[in-house]
Amino acid sequence: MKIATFNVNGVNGRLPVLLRWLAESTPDIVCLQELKAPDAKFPAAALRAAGYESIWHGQSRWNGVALLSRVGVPVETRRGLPGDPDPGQSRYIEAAIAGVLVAGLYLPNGNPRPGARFDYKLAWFDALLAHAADLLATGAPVILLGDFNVMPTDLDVYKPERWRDDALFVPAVRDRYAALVAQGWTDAIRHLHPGGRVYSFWDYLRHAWDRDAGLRLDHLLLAPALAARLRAAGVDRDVRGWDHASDHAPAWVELDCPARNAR
DNA sequence: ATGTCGGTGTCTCACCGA
Repeated sequence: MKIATFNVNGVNGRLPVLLRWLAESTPDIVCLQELKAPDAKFPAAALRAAGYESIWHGQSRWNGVALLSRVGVPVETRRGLPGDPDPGQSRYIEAAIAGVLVAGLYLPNGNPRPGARFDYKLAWFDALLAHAADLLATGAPVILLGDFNVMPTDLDVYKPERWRDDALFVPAVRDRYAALVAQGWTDAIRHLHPGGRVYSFWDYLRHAWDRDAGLRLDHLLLAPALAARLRAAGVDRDVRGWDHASDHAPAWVELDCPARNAR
C-alpha cells in the first residue's frame, strides 16, 4: 500500500499535474495541501473519474486539505485540529481508509517572524502535539502526514546558514518537531535514508530547482503499528521538473499489507 | 534583497501568502 502527501499549490490550476502524477505513481491514499479553493470548487468529479474518492476541507484563496483514496471511500473522523487558535483556517483532515487512520495536515508557515503569524504557528504546533499524543495512545495504525513547514535538521536544508532565522527552521519550531517524533512516531523518509538529502520543496525564486537548492518540508510520520510495516519511502522528485509544477514534489511511503505479514 | 507562483477582487493589473 502506497500513501503519499502532495502540496499541490492550487488544486484547480494544478489539476493536469495532479492527474498525471496519480496515473504514473498510482498511490492508494493521498493527502493534498494548499488546495486554494473553496469547498464548492474542489474537483471531486475529475478525481473520481481518475479512480479516487475524496473528502476535502477547503477555503477560499488559501490553505485547504483533502484526502484521496482508490481503496475505499474515506470515512471522515475529524476536520479541523482540536485547539486550533484560528479554526477558520482549513489545515487538518482525518479519516479511516482501508484500515489506516490517516491524519493530513498543513502546518502554518509562520513567516514573518517574529509576529502574529509565528505565534500562530507555535500555538498550532502545540495543539498538534496534544492531538498526536492522543492518536498514538489509541494504539491504532495511524499515519500523520502533510506539509509541516519545518526542516527538522541541517541535513534537510541545502544551505542551513541561510535559514537560521526563518520560521521554518528556528529552534522553537525544530524542537517541537523533535518532540513530536519523540512521542513515538517514525519519520519514514529519514528512517530509511538516514544520511541522505531527500528534499521535497524547491522555491520558485532564484532558480532553486536548477541549483537543487531544496528543503525537506513534507513528512510522513508512522505510529508503531505502521512503522513495523514500512517497506520504502521517498520523494517523486521528477514531478518538480514538469511544466507548471508545484513548488513541492510528492512524498510517499510503501507499507506491507497486514494480511501478508499474518500469512 | 532577491523575485515566481495560484487565486482573488480592487477585475486584463495589483494585491496576498508562500
